[in-house]
Amino acid sequence: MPERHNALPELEPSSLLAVIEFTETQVKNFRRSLLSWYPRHRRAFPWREEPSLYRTVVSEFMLQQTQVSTVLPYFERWMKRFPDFETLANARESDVLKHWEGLGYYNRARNLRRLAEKLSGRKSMPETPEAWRELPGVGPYTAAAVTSIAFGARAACVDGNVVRILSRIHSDDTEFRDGGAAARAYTATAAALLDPARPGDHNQAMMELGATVCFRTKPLCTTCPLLRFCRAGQGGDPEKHPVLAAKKVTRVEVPRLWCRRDNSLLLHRASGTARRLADLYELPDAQLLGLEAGDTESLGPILLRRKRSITRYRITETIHRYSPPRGRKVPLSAGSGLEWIPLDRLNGITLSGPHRKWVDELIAAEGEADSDG
DNA sequence: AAGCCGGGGCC
DNA sequence: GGCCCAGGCTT
Repeated sequence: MPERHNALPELEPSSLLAVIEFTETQVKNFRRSLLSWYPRHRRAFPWREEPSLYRTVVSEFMLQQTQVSTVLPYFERWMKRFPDFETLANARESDVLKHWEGLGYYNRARNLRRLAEKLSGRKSMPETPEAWRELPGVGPYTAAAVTSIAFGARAACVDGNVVRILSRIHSDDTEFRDGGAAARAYTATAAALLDPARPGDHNQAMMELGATVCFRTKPLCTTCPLLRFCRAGQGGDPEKHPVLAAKKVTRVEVPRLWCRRDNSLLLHRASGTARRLADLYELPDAQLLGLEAGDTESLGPILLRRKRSITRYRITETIHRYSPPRGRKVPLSAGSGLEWIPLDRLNGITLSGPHRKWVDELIAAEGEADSDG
C-alpha cells in the first residue's frame, strides 16, 4: 500500500467547523486549482453564454431548490415573454404565474416580479450584497451570487454544493439539523476561501464542481481538482458528508372532487394571501364541501389516485367523480375560493403542476368516453 | 431556531 | 421510497 500524499495539516475534529485551517499558501493553491479547472469544464448555459444582470437574477431565482435541467426550458420561455426588468415589472401577476406554472415555490415568481418593480424605477442598480438582501426573495445565497457574478463583489456563495464540498474537505462529522444550518456554519469558511480577484468565477466554479464532480453519491474524486485538499476524498468516505439530521415525514390523505356541470369544472382558487399556492387553482378538496375522506358513498367513484411529496409531507390525493345530491347545490359562497371554470378557459388559468397534468388527463379521458358513446 | 413552500431527478 | 437540489420567508 503506497503512502498517500496528504497536503493537509493534522486537525482536531472539534476544530473543523468554522474555518479550514489552511495555510496562506494552501488557500492560494486551492483557488488556483479551482479556477484553472473551471473554464475547462464549465457547462454552457444561456445565462452564462449571454450574461446580463437580469438574466443572472432570473436564473438564480429559478435555480433556488430546482435543478438546472428543470430550469432550462422555463428560462428560455421566460426570456421571450419577459426580456427585461421593465417588461416583468409591467406584466400582470397572473401572466407571470402562468409562465411559472409547474416550477413550484410560486412565491419565487411573485418576489421576482416585485423585485423587478423596485429595480425598474431606479437610475442605477444596487451592487452590494447588503443592498440586494433588501429586495424580495433575495437571501444570503442569491445576494452573493448576483453581486459576485454581475459586479465582482467579494461575497461567497454557500449553497448545497458548497456545503457538500467543504464538509468533505473537512471530513466533517458534525450533524446539522438541515442544509440551512450547515450553510450558516460554513459561511466563514467559504468567505475565507473566496478568491478576491475573481469572486464570480470562484463561486460558479464551486457550484459547478458540486454539480458535476462532487456528487452526493458516487463523487468523481479521481478527477477532482481539489482532491489534494480533501480529507474525505483522500482517505475517508465522501458520501458520508455532510451529515444532516433525518427529516420527519408526515403522511396525508386528501380526497378531491371532479365535479362537472354543463361545460364547466369546479375548481378551488387559493386566496392571494395564502401561504401556499397563492392565486393558483387546484381541484377542490372534498372537505371544502363538507365531505369526509373515505366516504366513497357520497364522494363518488375514484377516477385517479396519485402520490406526491410537498416538502416533508407525503400526500396521497384521490380524485372522485362527484355529483351533488339531488336538490343540493354546490355552495359557492363568496370567499370560499370555489369557482366554476368553463372548459374553454382552462388553458388560461394557472394550476399547480400536478393538478394541471391531472385535469388535462381527465378532460382528455372524458373526451374519449364521449366519442366512444 | 423551527416550520413551511413544489416539483423533479436519481439511487 | 428516501434524499437532494444554484433558498427564502414567516413565526
